[in-house]
Order: sequence, then structure tokens, then C-alpha cells
Amino acid sequence: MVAESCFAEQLSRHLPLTDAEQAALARLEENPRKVKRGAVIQRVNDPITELFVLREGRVMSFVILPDGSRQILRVYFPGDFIGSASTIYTRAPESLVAVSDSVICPFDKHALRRLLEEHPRVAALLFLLSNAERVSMTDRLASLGRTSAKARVAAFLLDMFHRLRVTDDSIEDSFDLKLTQEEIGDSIGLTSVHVNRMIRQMEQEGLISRTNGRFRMLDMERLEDIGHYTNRHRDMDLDWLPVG
Amino acid sequence: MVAESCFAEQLSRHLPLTDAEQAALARLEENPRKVKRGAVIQRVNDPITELFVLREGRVMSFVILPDGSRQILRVYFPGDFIGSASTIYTRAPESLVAVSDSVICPFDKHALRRLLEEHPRVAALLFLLSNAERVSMTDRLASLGRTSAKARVAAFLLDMFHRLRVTDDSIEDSFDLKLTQEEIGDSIGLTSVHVNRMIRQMEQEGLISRTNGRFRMLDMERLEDIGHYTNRHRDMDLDWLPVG
DNA sequence: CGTAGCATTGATCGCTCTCAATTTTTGTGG
DNA sequence: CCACAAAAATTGAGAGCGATCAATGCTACG
Repeated sequence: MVAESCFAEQLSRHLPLTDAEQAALARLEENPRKVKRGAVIQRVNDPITELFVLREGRVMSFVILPDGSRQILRVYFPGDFIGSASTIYTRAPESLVAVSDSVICPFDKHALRRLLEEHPRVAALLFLLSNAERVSMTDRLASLGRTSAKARVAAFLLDMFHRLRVTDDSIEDSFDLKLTQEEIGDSIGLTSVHVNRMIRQMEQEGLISRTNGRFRMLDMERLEDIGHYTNRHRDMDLDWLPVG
Repeated sequence: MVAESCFAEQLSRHLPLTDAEQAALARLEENPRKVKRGAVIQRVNDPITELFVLREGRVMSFVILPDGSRQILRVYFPGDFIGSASTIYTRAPESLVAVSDSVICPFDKHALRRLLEEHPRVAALLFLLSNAERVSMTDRLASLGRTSAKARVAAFLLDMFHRLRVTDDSIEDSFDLKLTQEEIGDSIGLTSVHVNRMIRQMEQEGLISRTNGRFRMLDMERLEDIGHYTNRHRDMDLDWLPVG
């Protein structure tokens, strides 16, 4: 009997996997570890030999600048592959902290090497998904570089919403972000004070509503317009990948 | 006799390639095409079936927001692999324009598929380099989200400088950027007017100098400090890749 | 039930944008 | 090689968005 694999489940949403491939992916998740909210998983500049699959909870990656300000680089959700960015570096370029109580599955760099070597189709898929992430990162770049505070908040909420929906089919139009306004601000380059003003304003305009921490998207169309948001989860085309 | 391959040369800086691998990479560059400065190589939302290797010149990728402002996502140099970001999409998520007269080598998506399939080690290498690019993109995110105009200009100049040096050994401390101040601004989220003020200021402070379009880095240390810059080209560790 | 973290609101400040004018450089055709 | 036009760089003045500083309310958790 093979352990449930979050990661394989995530990948198979894009491409049906063979049993051998699923088994290989499941092996990456053989050592689940619980971490508490706020726990540091990886510190900048630490030597790294491990990667992770996130099974439960929320994890964020970030850097701290010399003046003490923080830029959150990415918020990870269950099924996400964490730390691939650091496959090429001996020292961590970013810190990892659990935003909520989480379960992570660490595995060795060398396990990834074997996977890439033995399963070229999975390697190709990972390569493509890595590129997809880069595209969504360019969306954020454009957001930070060229749009107003309100647009950034709208785009951020939409992005989180759609990413959560990929793995959680129960989400209709509301979701639990589980991030403080300060964390939102640190993700999109704003102060928590201004994030609050923007959220409030969007609430008054009937774009969103909040009830005990849950966001509800009331006017998706106008939100997409304000945030200049494009949903990249549509339009994906992986048909040309090697067949199993 | 095999055509010179820019791309293979770039990759072999990280990992010695076998003859078969080099030949496979060279095949991607069998159809060089000249494009003039300003030429549109790819337009947003166009259906895409091709990728490119840049052999000569400069190419940029960008998006235009509804209000007309432009965010430049990346500037490509010779040896770079262009459009990998679009491997998963049927329609281009970004535009590509030649910044100077260039030579590009288009090749079909399916040629990439075959490459990934037949040369797992190259696939693994591409996966890693794609992750390296993501890391450098996170550096830009932090720069845009959390640093001042002057810091962004300093970091941008350093980044361009170090990237050019990777393929051009003749570069000592000065280089030809070949970008207008407006293009610099569109890369780092500033107006051309303010880019100009920052450059001028840095010149007066003896950090850089300019003579007919060439930038010279006079005080690298202070520049790195001002821009919060970390050189990611050091510290790469690809030793654990499958051996040839 | 007390305390710490988070959300909310107000007042003020300053960095960067906008608008506009001028100079300098680059490119092109004669 | 020069004349002209177009593009790019430079400089100044003024405005606005989001930061900063500061105070208060709210909520969860031990």
C-alpha cells in the first residue's frame, strides 16, 4: 500500500500518470512532518539539501531587506512543491515559514535527481509547471511595477482565490485566506495600513465582503477589471508532452 | 559539420555536454532569422507554436496594461532561451520585441518535446535553469515591492552587468546597455524622468559614469549596498545532476 | 479576564509621477 | 559630410498616492 500523495494528485490534474510515476512521486512524501504556525522551516543562507512537498496548511517564502522590510515571495498551498527554486543553490536564497499549522514532507535533493533521471515525462512536466509559475510571477511583477494599490489588492485576492480553487473543489465564491493584512501588504508591496484602507473601500463598493476572516468575492468581473487580472489556469496546453 | 550553437555554449557553462546532446541542441538553431530593431517577434494573445534561441542582439518581453503603461518582464541576451514561459500556453502571455538588430532561431514546440524526451539530462538542466530564473525574478519582485527608486536602478544595472558578463568575457567594468531610460524605467516600474534623475545623481556621487551610451561601474561595492543586490551567478551547484 | 496581536482610523509627510519645456543625440536622405 | 527630423535625455514646478506616525478598538487565546 502506497501513501496518499498530494503532489501526484496535483500533477495528475495536468497529465494522467502511470502507476510507476505515481509510486515514485509518493516516495517523496514518505516522511511527513508537522510544523506549527510561525515555525521556521528554512532560513536565508542556510545550507540546503532538502526540498518539500506541502501536504496541509500554508507556508510562505520571503526575504528580509537590510532596512527590516519584508517581501513575501510566494504563498504555498497543499500539493505545492516547495523550494524547487533552491535546487541550484547550496544556500537558501529565501526563508520559509509556516503561516498556519502545516504538514510538510521533506525529501533529499538526490531523490529529486533520481526522479528526473528515471521519469523523463515527470521531468518534462515539472519543467513546464516551473515555467507556468514564472508566468504567474511575471503577472505579479507587472502588478507591483505598474498598478495602483487597489489594483494590487484586487489581483492578489483573485490570484489566491483561483489557486485555492485548483485543489479545493468546495470553494464557490468565498475562501479563508488565513493571512494578516500585514502579510498581504508584504506580498504586494504595501503597508498593512494601506491594505486595510483598500479592503475597506472595496467592501463599501460592494466588490467583496468579509465575515469572520472569510473573503467573499461579490463582483468577480469588476474585480478582474480593477486588478487587470488574467486567469492563467485556463488555456494550459500540455497535450504535446510525451505520452505514458 | 554542425552549426555553432549559442544555446549549447550557454548550457555547457554549467555542465559538460556529450556530443549527442550538443548536436541535439544545435538542431534547435538550424533556422536563424534576422530581425530589425523594433521588430515584433510575438504579440500578446497570438497563438504560439514556436520558441526561440537568441543568437545575437537584444530582445525584450513585456505586457501593456489597459491604461497604456508597459511592464518589461525580461531583457534577453545572446544564448538565452526565449519563450519557455509560453510552453504551456496556446496563446502568448507576453509580447516579444527586438530591442536592437538581432538574430533569432525559431524552432517548433515539438522539437523541444523530442529534446526533453530523448535527453533527460538536458531536460533536468533546463528545469534547474528555469528555477534559477525564478529566483532572479523573486529578486526583482523584492526590488519592485520594497525598495526605493535609486535602489532599483542600482540593482538593475548590476543585474544587467553580471548577466552580460556571463557570455561576454571582454567585459571588465563597463558595458553597452542599449536600452533607453524609458525602457529601463519600464523594467523597474519607474518613469523615464525619474530614472534620469537617479542616474544623474549616481553619476554625481561617483557610483557610475557614462560615455556615449556605455555605463561604467565605478564603485561596485557601494552599488551593491544601495541596490541590496546579491549576485546569484555564484553559488550555483549542479554537481548532483545525472552524469553524461 | 487579561494580554497580545491584529484591525481600524486620522493626520501629516515625502517620494515619485505628471506635465511641460529645452537641449542633446541619433538617424536619414540629399 | 551636411541638413533636417525624430528620438532621447535633461531639467523644473507642482500634485497626488501611499508611507509614516500615532491612537484606539477588537478579538482570540492562555
